[in-house]
Amino acid sequence: MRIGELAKRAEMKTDTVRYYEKAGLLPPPPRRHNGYRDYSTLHLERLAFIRHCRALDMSLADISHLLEFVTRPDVKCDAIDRLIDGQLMQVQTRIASLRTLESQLLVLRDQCHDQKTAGECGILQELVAAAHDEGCVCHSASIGETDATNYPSPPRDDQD
Amino acid sequence: MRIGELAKRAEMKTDTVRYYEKAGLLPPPPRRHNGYRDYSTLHLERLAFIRHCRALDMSLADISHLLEFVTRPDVKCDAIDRLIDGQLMQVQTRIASLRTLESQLLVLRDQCHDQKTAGECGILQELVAAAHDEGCVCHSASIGETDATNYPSPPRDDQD
DNA sequence: TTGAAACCCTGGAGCCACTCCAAGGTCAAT
DNA sequence: ATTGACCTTGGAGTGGCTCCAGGGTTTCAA
Repeated sequence: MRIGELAKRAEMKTDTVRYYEKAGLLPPPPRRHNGYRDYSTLHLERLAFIRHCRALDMSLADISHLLEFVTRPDVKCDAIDRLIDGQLMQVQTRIASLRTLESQLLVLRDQCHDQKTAGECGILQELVAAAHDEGCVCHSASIGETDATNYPSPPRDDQD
Repeated sequence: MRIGELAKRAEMKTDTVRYYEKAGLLPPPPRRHNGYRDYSTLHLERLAFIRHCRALDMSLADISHLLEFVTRPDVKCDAIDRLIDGQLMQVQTRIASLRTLESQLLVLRDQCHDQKTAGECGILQELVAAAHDEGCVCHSASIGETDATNYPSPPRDDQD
């Protein structure tokens, strides 16, 4: 099948398919006489796998490791374990820091009591004041230090 | 003060300070005879504000809006409200999707029962199988569709 | 037969919020 | 005179795509 059909069946954009090929996650398919890529269902399977892992918020590097395991079933299993465990820890750390963040924002939102202008706005006053506070979010270690990875966003689903 | 001292007191890198200037968040300071930037405490205050908002995971665009409000205290306050509310909703949506993700990963981790090789690894089998499943994470709308923004990571705190 | 629409190709730029580097200038202390 | 710590600029890199320009190909209908 051509790239358009493959992309549609894998529910992603053709650009993304080509990107995965360039990134080394999808093996380059044979070409037709006109230069068009010609995919098989094996490619579709691989793409489905990648998509599933991306939905689990794994990085392309991690997925690449997993794909190696898929093609070489004789290696030890514990690397896979560790990969998933690491992923889980990342997610849990991120949830914890987002919860701190949420409570900060809730406090902030309650500062505004129907004032009319920015000069009277409690949110803004709070933000300006808090920036000096040694005990505030940006000085405490509750955010940032515990989650210093470049955390990937989940894939979008709006490719129709 | 020079950029090094400013950066140290604002707890960020000199690169970041220059980046904020180029991005229009920090007004360009006067220069000394040798071309060095010469900052005042006003710049430090502004940087503290930016840093605090970044710790609340706001985008530079949002912070830019807030900074406009700070300098023009006569505008209406509800835009600030909406900004914080939007931020809060983003965070809550993200928490929800990460929770789904966490449970998926927990299921996945329990698939591995001390097998030795990747070929027998339950995690991998589950991943391969789940990729075909219409009801799995990557096909359901629970992740991705509800959080289709390019969500920024919180700033790192490892600049010492 | 002509033409339009729907595909395909490549390479390159853009997004965000930095981070790092190279190549050079400046300044104080030794 | 030289070392080392600072400063300057511009440009490239990160991840994971997404979009675009400028071209070629195929398929369908009028």
